[in-house]
Amino acid sequence: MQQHFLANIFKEGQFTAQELETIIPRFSEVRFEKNAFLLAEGKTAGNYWFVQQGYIRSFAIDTEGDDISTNFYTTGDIVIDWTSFFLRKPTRENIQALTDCVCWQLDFETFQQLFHSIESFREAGRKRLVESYFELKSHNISMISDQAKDRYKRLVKEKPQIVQNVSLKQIATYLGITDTSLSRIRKEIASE
Amino acid sequence: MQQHFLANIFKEGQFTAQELETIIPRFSEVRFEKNAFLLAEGKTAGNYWFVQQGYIRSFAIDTEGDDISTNFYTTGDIVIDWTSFFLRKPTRENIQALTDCVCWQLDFETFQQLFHSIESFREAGRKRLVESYFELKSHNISMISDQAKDRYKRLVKEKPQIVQNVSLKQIATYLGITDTSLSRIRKEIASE
DNA sequence: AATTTCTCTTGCCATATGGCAAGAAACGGT
DNA sequence: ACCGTTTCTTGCCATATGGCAAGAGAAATT
Repeated sequence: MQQHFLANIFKEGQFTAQELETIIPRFSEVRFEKNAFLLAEGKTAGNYWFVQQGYIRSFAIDTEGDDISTNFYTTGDIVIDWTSFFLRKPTRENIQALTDCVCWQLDFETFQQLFHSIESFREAGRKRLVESYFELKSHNISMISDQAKDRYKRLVKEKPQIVQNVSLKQIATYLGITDTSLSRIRKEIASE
Repeated sequence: MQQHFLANIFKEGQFTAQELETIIPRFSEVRFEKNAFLLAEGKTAGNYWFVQQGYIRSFAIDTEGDDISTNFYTTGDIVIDWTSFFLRKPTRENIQALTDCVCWQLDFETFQQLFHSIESFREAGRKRLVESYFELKSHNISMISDQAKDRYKRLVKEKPQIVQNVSLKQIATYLGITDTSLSRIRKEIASE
């Protein structure tokens, strides 16, 4: 159990060995090919995943039909549409593999069972949701108070692997700018 | 119990009468004078509140020292710093009464007790958090894909009471623009 | 009622970022 | 290795929004 990939996610200290043996086997390994959709607009999320390998992007389609990246995920991250998964309603977002991926999947029913029966599992789940909330809020404040160049620099610092593995256009929409502008920003930074 | 203000918040259907009798008395009524701080930057949130009467604003101070409204609250809303309350860490935000307010308060310890002992309480709490997450994400996407004028129109539509009771400057920072620009936007809309 | 303070409006000009289009470069499939 | 597609860069100009400052108006304080 200790060498299972998920043992890095559900760490001892937060869980007893016995709890780990209850929790970990409930996940199943799933592989996604590059460009495969983990979730598509209009569907209700029935699962969530932990990424063992690969890169994933979530995005929404705005009123003009342009897509806007809402998040990027890689090894160790939880991939979940919180709203659709918990409110049991169709999502407005898409989640797509940017590369071939290996993930560990849990379905809603199994989640509920674990959530209501294991206190430490609830605490850990709540913590993850709150951390996502915090990240989203930080991004939001940054969108308001920082210039595009600073937002990009911050992303490079906080998620360097993302910047190296995701296309310029997809990063640009995440930062709320056009690909053209991001290209210019990169050029400026390069010459600093 | 049915005529208690909180009976509108914790509705039957989600809770048994017995659960309501356990939950509701754990809240205590608190009054805040205009301009009082419910939470100040650097403190760790020990409580959260439901607003019975009045207007409240949360805001963060950005790197240049300007304040940015992050949310507004009024009758029926939950006022909580999710991150500080659940992760037990100092907040970067401030929460301040815009008018005299009447609220119902619950502290962290009591919350934990209810959360871990009453399934429906956990479900309701998780639902609130996820709804906040959704609202924040919608605001985020709107910041990226809509023009300032549209963001303002949307706010007017979704929270008309806020627009009527909060100063132009505070609304402007929430929308990510300056008070000058919002003033011009209002003028344009008025002449449409 | 007078005074101070805060909020809102308006003008002038500055700047960050967008839109479009063309070419260059990188990538992917056969 | 080749061709077609996608991604990235760059130029030119347009536009949304910001910065500053002055005045008008509203609200709070004495």
